[in-house]
Amino acid sequence: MAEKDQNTEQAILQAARKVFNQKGLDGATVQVIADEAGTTKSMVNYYFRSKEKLFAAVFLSAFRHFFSGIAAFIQSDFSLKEKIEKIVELDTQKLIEFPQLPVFILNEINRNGEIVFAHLQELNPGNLFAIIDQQIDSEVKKGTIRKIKAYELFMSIQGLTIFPILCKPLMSKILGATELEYDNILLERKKMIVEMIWKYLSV
Amino acid sequence: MAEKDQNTEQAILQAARKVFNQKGLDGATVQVIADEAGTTKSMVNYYFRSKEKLFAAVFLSAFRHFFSGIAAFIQSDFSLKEKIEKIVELDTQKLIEFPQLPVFILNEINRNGEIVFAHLQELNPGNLFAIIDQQIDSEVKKGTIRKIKAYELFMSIQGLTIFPILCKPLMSKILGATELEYDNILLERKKMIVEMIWKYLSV
DNA sequence: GTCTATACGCAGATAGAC
DNA sequence: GTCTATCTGCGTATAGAC
Repeated sequence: MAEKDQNTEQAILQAARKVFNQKGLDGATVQVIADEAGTTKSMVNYYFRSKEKLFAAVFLSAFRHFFSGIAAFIQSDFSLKEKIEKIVELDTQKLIEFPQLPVFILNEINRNGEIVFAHLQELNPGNLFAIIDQQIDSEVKKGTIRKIKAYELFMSIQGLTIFPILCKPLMSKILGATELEYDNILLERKKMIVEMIWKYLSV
Repeated sequence: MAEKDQNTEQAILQAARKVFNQKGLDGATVQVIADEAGTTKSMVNYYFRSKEKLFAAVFLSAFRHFFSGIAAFIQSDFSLKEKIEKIVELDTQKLIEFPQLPVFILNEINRNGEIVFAHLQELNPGNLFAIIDQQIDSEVKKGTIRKIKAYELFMSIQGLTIFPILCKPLMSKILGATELEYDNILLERKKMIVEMIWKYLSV
């Protein structure tokens, strides 16, 4: 029954996404994933052979999901300022939808780096930075902005947008903010982030 | 032998710090901690009763270690700009020394939040924000800076300084930078961060 | 206080019936 | 393809000898 296979396999993938996001590679167990998917440990191993293989599948899809949109904007022919705005916009939207994504990704980058590195090349990050560097250069020559390295710009934008999500559990507690209120804070920040970055760049 | 006790207990603590930092609560095992400390699983459980208890001890000390310095500066009578500079300075220094600290802390905040919340009050973060809010207000009245919430300022500073450490394994790979070169990038960023923040605040 | 031995459970993974 | 049963190993934790 090819249809049932699809369903079970997809159910496992979906469950794995959820559990790995919440617990990480080490904290998650095949048992919990199976329960969440409404099936058994055997089935998980039948479809994915091992916990690590399942994890790799989930992680790569999450990684791509987050960065593919950004990569597309970088390669587009928007102006530098438009790209910054679009990236902050897209980031914020994705982060509100999947708040666990950054901890998940950053945790695995730091703890099980090999898995990430092995598949990093497909995004060709060096090339993306080169594109931005070129765009910065041409703006600098026009005298509109100051010189900055693309990776510095990238880390600044991502730091400003992602960090508030990373400390969300803590900050919402401190501020006494509900889920919705905190998401609003994130939405409000968008303007501030773009302005902060752009004001710095402006000569 | 009280002296030997001290040594073994301290050795376990030190080993636990190292292993928990690298592997997190879930990824670490008592066996590995014991090996690292040059003792046995039994001894770890003898001194700390359980892995969770040991973790709580390690985590709290790390958490305090990172934030106590910042808290001190916030409560000092430096000007707002000086405080920003000092905090960026202190952060960067601590991050270079203990690059695993942020992943460790942020990961546990998101995965095992209760442990963090239970002991959060001792830092009295609400009060720290209040101090900054007050200082901002007085500057705003003088017309030197624009209005901003203390927590927004805090998240921006921390995001700009901490994020580059979080993606260090990835970025150093992309940039082809050695440990030392990457640390230099972090040091160079200090000026940029302060300027970015301050330029945004300036009216 | 320190070690060895061991209890006990659950992890991931496989075999084999249906 | 799905399930039950089971293997093997390692996890935390404890008991008891020295």
